[in-house]
Amino acid sequence: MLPGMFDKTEDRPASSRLLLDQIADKWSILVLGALCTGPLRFNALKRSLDGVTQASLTQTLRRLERNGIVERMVISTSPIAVEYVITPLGRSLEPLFHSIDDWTRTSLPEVEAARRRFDERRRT
Amino acid sequence: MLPGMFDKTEDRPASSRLLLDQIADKWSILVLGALCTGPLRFNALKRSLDGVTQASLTQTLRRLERNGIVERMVISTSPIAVEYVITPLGRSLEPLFHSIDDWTRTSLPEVEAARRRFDERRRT
DNA sequence: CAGAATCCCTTAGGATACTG
DNA sequence: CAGTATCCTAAGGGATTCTG
Repeated sequence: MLPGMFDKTEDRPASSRLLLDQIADKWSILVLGALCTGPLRFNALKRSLDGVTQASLTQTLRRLERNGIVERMVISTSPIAVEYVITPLGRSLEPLFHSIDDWTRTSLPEVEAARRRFDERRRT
Repeated sequence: MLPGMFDKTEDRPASSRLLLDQIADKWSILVLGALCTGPLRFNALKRSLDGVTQASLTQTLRRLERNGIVERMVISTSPIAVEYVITPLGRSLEPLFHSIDDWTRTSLPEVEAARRRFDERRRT
């Protein structure tokens, strides 16, 4: 595990950035998306993400758990099972993510056009 | 400048992440927030941000410009002046950012409570 | 099964110095 | 004023190996 991951003395970023600092890492959104349809166990989650390493997934889940976005439920069978469930707080992010997704979809062509213009100006 | 910054062969991330990969860096949202009230020149922008280095600000502005979120207007005086203006595409992000900000403000207490619980469980 | 520990490489971004 | 050019460090995250 990364040292200092659970430091309690973290500096408070500007409030607009608080969410993003914690949620906008490489996998969080995809994890949330996967859990929105129902609880999943660790390896099921890992398979549904495709590309994530178990170290990164663990790290992502710990952060989401710490922030109250997902809940980790240990089922004491043998071998052990762990289910991850989205919390109400996590669910409250759904509309936000949908808005982001909508914006992305509708604006993508315009963004790509802008990129082409920019790159063209640079090339000459 | 960072090598590969303007690569045209960038891989396309999952669409939900496209926006975030480009906008959720350390300074973009704050830059957008500052420019929403009106155009600003480079150093004015730098002062209004407080803490950003000029290298990071330049990098942030170039990316926003490339994605069509801000426009860079050179005013050929002496010494040279440069104004940064938000584009209509950039403005279309405003409601999104407000939503993020709202979520952050209303959910912050709950997030912090979750963090305390998590850290407490860990400590023992 | 669900991780923890370790190694390693890449990148973001701060500090600093210089320029048209 | 508005950058560019370097150097440098810290953190993210992939790959791999080990364990209760």
